[in-house]
Amino acid sequence: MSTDEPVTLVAVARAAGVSKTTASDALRNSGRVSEATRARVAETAIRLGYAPNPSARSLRMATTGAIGLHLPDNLTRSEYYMSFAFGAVEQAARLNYNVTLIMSRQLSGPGAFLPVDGVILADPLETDPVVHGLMSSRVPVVTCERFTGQASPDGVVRSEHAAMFEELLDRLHTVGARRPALLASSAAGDWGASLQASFRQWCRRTGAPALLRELPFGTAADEVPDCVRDLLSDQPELDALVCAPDGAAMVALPVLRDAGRRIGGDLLLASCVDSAPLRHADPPITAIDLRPREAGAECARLLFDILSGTAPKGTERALRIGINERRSTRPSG
Amino acid sequence: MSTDEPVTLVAVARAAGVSKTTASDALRNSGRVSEATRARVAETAIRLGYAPNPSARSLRMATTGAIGLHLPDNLTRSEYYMSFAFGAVEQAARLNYNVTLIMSRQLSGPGAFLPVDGVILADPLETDPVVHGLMSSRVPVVTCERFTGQASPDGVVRSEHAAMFEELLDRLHTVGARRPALLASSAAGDWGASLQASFRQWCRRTGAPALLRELPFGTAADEVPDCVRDLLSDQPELDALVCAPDGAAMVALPVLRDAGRRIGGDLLLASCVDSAPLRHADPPITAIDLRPREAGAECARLLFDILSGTAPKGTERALRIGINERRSTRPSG
DNA sequence: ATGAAAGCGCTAACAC
DNA sequence: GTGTTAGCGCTTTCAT
Repeated sequence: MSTDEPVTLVAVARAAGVSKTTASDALRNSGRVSEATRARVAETAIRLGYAPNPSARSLRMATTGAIGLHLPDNLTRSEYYMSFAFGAVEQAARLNYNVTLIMSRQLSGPGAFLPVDGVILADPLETDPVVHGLMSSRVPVVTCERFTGQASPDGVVRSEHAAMFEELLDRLHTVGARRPALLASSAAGDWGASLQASFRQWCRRTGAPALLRELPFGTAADEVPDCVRDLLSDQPELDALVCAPDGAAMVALPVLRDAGRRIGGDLLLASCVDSAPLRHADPPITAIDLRPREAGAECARLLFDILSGTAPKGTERALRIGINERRSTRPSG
Repeated sequence: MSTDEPVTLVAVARAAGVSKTTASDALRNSGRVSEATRARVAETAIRLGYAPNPSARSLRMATTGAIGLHLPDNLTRSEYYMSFAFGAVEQAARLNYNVTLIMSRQLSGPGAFLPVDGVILADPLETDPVVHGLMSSRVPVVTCERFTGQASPDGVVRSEHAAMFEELLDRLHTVGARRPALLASSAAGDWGASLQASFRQWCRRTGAPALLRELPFGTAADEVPDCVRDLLSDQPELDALVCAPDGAAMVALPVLRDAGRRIGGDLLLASCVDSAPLRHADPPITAIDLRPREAGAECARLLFDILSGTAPKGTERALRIGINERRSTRPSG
């Protein structure tokens, strides 16, 4: 209030007439000081407006109480990553950790590497410099999906994308789809790559033509309409469309309809990423449920286990995902 | 790789045959050392796998490169707060800050107060202990919406909720609503309180009965159906329903329909918080657009301005919000 | 162009 | 029960 000089522990100690050790112990209820002095110190601390310096504490105790989370750039608008992040945040809070979202591009200068006890990397791209920086930052790293680059993380949470994707294709096949197309996501990450591979393999197995169009990771929405129109004119016999990038299916929907196709009728539509709009679309659109919230939570849990020594480094955990089947893939006539 | 003892700056300095000062300067390109030694030190650092200790750096430089963000507990699933958070994160990244989500309940112990240069409090509730802790943590505080408690933050970003809400009511009135009801949110925060007050005032002005039901902040969904049914049986002449809590309108929709009401026909429906499902609902539901992304971004900007001395403490900034009018309030018959 | 020393604010040994 | 001392790993004077 009065002066601007920061109130440190020594200031409190002096004012209370004790040593800084005693002050420290008193404020942390270490059970070392007498009740009388404890109260006196506590009162003084409040009076002076003392607040502990977290950096000093972290430096001394070699722990920060926070874990870092890095998401792919340009994807901070996607429902998937938001849910993922909050799943991690919620679980971390339960384990008494806070979460720092590491999004700053600047790798040097203040804020380059921050005080965290470990980091979670969601869908780490080899091409992301921040990923490289964090991988070599000497704190434990957990990734969601495998890192396709050189270094290997201390823990991995991965989902059975390929299996679930093939299951989706099988279901489409069962209800009649013979010429399905994939609007693919970039193969730069584990997820995008494995979907593309699965698709080609499935097409080979079933003898279907591998109708595939790749969109860049993130920022896909703008290019979807042209891509879909292009696909339709190239392949008029198309009878199913599976969209990988988050949000692409919602963009494709009106385009397909404008082209005279009936969704759930002569054209089946599905998405590889579920989201709220898909549930409420007309017709509701079938999607793979990636359970982002659980994925984030599981990453936090695994990182915690590694930090606490419960899980050995190199642990890999599987996350169960599913399919939310909706009307867009249930031909009604 | 080889040993587990942490690689510190002195270790690098020793290995490179220089003093720690020189090592430090070399690694930060301070332009003090000769190119030859700079290269040698850099090479040594990489070879040893050196990573700077962020806590030590923060302690010394009295800055952390991160800002804190606290959201109301139990609301980490809401689209509004997720968008808010990511709006803040994105803007902070632009200003070269990272964001720490402070959600851990534990106020003492490790992770109690973390290394942040300032904090953003979204819709701070007087009843939230974390809010109190942060308010007295000696770092600058920016709130989104006014804090109804004692302490006053260093900056405030607020929206014209009352005005926009009354505008919404006026529009409903224009298209014929004479007996609108409000499914209110708790009055514990600034937002909930101001909506309730506005509603009563508007009712007084227009001579409408103040049909109001209050739901607790967060966790509202479970109680909405009963509340709506109760309202309908109490007030059969109800001709419009405005839902304040995020998500309540989507829950109310089927309940109203089951009760035989036609949305957009004999009953108008609107929400005080927009979200993706509302846009895609049948019929699409009118909602106040709180622009959460911009709110978060503006908070980050204001906090940055306060930290850098550009904005004086006590600054208050307004955020423009709007109304997304949809079919649920456009009577078509 | 480089080193030596001081010290950021705190907690943990080790006295008494 | 309390005080003294020694660092945590770094950046920054101030010398040379």
